[in-house]
Parts: sequence; structure tokens; C-alpha cells
Amino acid sequence: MLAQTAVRSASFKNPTPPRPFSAENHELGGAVEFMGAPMSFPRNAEIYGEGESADYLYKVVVGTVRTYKVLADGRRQVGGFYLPGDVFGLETGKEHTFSAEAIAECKVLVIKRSALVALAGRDHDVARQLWTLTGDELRRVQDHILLLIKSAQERVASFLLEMAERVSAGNAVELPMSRQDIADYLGLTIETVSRTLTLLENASTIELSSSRRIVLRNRSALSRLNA
Amino acid sequence: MLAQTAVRSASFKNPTPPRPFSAENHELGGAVEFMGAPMSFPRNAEIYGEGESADYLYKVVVGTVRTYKVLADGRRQVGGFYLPGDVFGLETGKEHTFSAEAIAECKVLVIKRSALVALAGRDHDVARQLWTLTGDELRRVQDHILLLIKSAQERVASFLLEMAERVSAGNAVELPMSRQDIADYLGLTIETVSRTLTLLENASTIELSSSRRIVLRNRSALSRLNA
DNA sequence: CGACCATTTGATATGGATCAAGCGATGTGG
DNA sequence: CCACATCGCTTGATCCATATCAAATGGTCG
Repeated sequence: MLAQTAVRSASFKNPTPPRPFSAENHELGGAVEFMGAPMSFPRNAEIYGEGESADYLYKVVVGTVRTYKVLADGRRQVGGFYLPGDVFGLETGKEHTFSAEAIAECKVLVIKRSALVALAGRDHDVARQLWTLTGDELRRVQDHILLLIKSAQERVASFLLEMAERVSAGNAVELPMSRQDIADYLGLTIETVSRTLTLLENASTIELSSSRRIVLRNRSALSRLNA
Repeated sequence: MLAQTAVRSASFKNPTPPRPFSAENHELGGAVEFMGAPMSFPRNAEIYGEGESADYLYKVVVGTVRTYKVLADGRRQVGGFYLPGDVFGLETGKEHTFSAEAIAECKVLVIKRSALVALAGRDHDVARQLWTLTGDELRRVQDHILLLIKSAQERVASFLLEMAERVSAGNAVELPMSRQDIADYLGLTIETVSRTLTLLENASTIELSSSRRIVLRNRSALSRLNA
């Protein structure tokens, strides 16, 4: 039904020597940052595959990551986009339920789950953060469900507002992902996404400076579409 | 867009004197069962509303609960159905993101969140269970997303198989919820759900003994539709 | 029995998918 | 440096699955 273009390059793990890492991230405490080993992934590299055992969780340092699942007939659903500071691969089950790929060249912190769980067993604060992160992800996915029952315009508008909050430099949004990624995230086809964007441009709600760069001209119009 | 019928009866809280409760549930340890106060709700009673502060979490003892959200224009999305043994209302944020209602007369254990969190701070096992429950819910919601990108037949088939796993007595599924509930869960209209069921019946994949009682005649056919 | 509500069935409309072609940017080899 | 292939995106024409509107049926309860 939905076209699908996932360029599934072979799993590419580029181990860099683990070393203490001091980031400006505070969500997962200092000890945790220390546990993370930085790794780099080229564009479209697989970070982990659906069904692989979930031994690690990840935190984006630079770049963008998508998680996704491909149905038997090739339809792809993108579960989420993860930007610098975001944690992904957080599961309580044994195996990853989605696959994860680098959308663009990116650097992530890789954290051994067992070590983190062990630490959580000693440090209540870590345990609480682990729980909170999972809860945040839960809420994000619930919001995603609400997206999927809306009309195409509403989905695209919601998406733009969401991205604006996350990557905004003023009103300009620099999208790291392709139209196909957006389409598979929104449960639409690439054509519908494209058409909807031009529609919004014609209504001078947005401005497509380039295909990856979108300026929000009229946020309230977008918000009105938001639900 | 989607019709919506939520009979929003006034919030109905029927406090029963809290007393120790020993259930046959094991997911949330004994101390936790002890903390829960049993409460009863009549059909269609609101258990909590979206936006209310999430001071409690709940475990179904008997009956069925639906969580849902209503968009500005009246479209309703059902987030999930909770059967005996299931925990709902589990949030890490301050407020409930969905509303919860009793689908049928039901009894739930009400557990004070602050008490549980305090306990988790002392008991690592409780902390872990709290995390696991949230993770389970996360996975369930992720599966729900995958549902929403499928065709009507696939959604209904998936739904029937899911319910069969949860309430099956052999191949007969006794549905506690209305067609409207199902429709709002699957992101379809009530008419489409109904039509799809008769379609499956004509294909002798299922048998509609009564509108709430469905017999699965050909599970593999349903599984084939499942994705 | 009659009113009411849930469900099914029918007829028609429509939003988004599909199929197909065009276009602009980027990169490559001659 | 230019012709040409490639890739991502847009635009156009048509089709179809599901929504919408409407009515009939059936089951439940006073």
C-alpha cells in the first residue's frame, strides 16, 4: 500500500574507544554519561535492527535517527525521529521492537542496558530517570496515535509545529529527513505530503525556501489545523 | 470527521472503604496490592478525565475500561481497552493524557501514585515493576500505531486476534465494548467496522453469534490479514 | 406493545492512494 | 566544462477504500 524506500545498508558499527564523556545533557545523570561510549554512524547506517536483543540504549549527540518497522508487504512505519539530546532504544523487553537508522551522519552515546539497570538498582535517581524517560516516550507515541487519525493537512501541520519546537531557529525549520521519511511517519504517501506542503505554501502559511528548509509564516493557521 | 458517541456521564466516584485486598495478581507485588483500595464504577462512569492530575493508578479487577481522548471537533480516539489484571492510568507526567471510563460495571483497585513512588524509592523490585509496566504499555501503544496504518480488514482482523488472546474461551470472543468503541479504537467508522465484520462472516472467517459474541472460524485467515 | 438504542445495510461522495510524467539539483565520466 | 544519469521532489490524472448520509432491522426494557 504505502511505498517504501528504506535504503537498508548493512549494519555499520564504528566502535570508538570508550571514554568518559561530559555532555551538557542533564536528563540522565553524570554517572550515566560516563557509562556511554560514543559511536559514529554514516548516513542510512543501521544502528540496530528490529528483533535484535536490546542490550544497549542510545542517546543522540549529533545528527538525527529514525526508528521504523517494515510490515510484511513492504509498508514502512516510522516510529519517531530522534534529535541531539534524545534517548532511543529504550525498551523494557528483551528485544528491540523497531529498527533504528541514522538519517544523516551522526554520533550517539551507546549505553549498556545491563549496567544502567544495575546502577538503577543502587541509585533510585537513576531508576526514576529510566522510568521517566520511558514515560516520556509513551506520551510521545500516544501523541503519534492522535496524529494518525487526522486529515492529511492536520498531520502535516502538526508535524511542522512539532519539528519547529525541536529544531526551530526562529520560524525557519531545517528538516533533517526526506519526504519519504515524513510520509512514513505520518502514514501518508510522499505525494500527499508534497501536495499538502504546496497547498500550505499557496495559502502562505509556510514558505518552502528549499525542500528541506521550511519557514513558518503563520503559526496560528497551523495551530488551527493542529486538531 | 469520525462520529463520536461518548456518553460522558458525570464523574462518578463511589468510594468504598479502603481495606487490604488480596488478589491473584502477581505483576505488582503484595505490598502494592495492599495499597490499593477497591472501587466500583457503573457503566459509562468516568474514572478520571484527561488533564486531571494523575494522583492514582488503577488495576482492573472485574469489568472493562477504555481510555480515550476527544479532539476539538469531537472525533474520539480510544487509546486502549483494559481487562481484569491490566493496569491503567500509569503516567510519569503530572496529568493524565487520556480519560478513562468504565465500559461495563466494573471494579478497580485504586493505588496512590505518591505512595507507590515512595515505595519504589525503597524497594528496587517495585521500581522495576513500575518501569516494566510502563514499558509494556509503551509496546502496546507502538503496536496500536502499526494497526492504524493498515486497511480496514487488517485492522479488524488484528483487533479480533488481539481480543481472542485476551478474552478467549476457545474460539469464542465475548466483546465487552460497542461497535463505536471498536471503531474509535481502530480509527474507522462504526459502519466500516460493521461491514467488515459481515464481510468476514460471509467469507466464513468468523461467525457473529450475536453482535457482542464472535466465533473465530478461521484463525489463519485472520492472521494472514494481520499484516 | 412501543420507545429506544445498537447494529446492519444501502447509496453516494470524497480524500488520499496510485500511476505516470516532469522538474530541479547534484554528481560523474568523457 | 558540458552532456547525461540519478535522485528527491513536485505536479497531474485517475481510481478506490472508506467516510458520509440515510434508512431499515433487531434487540432490550419499561
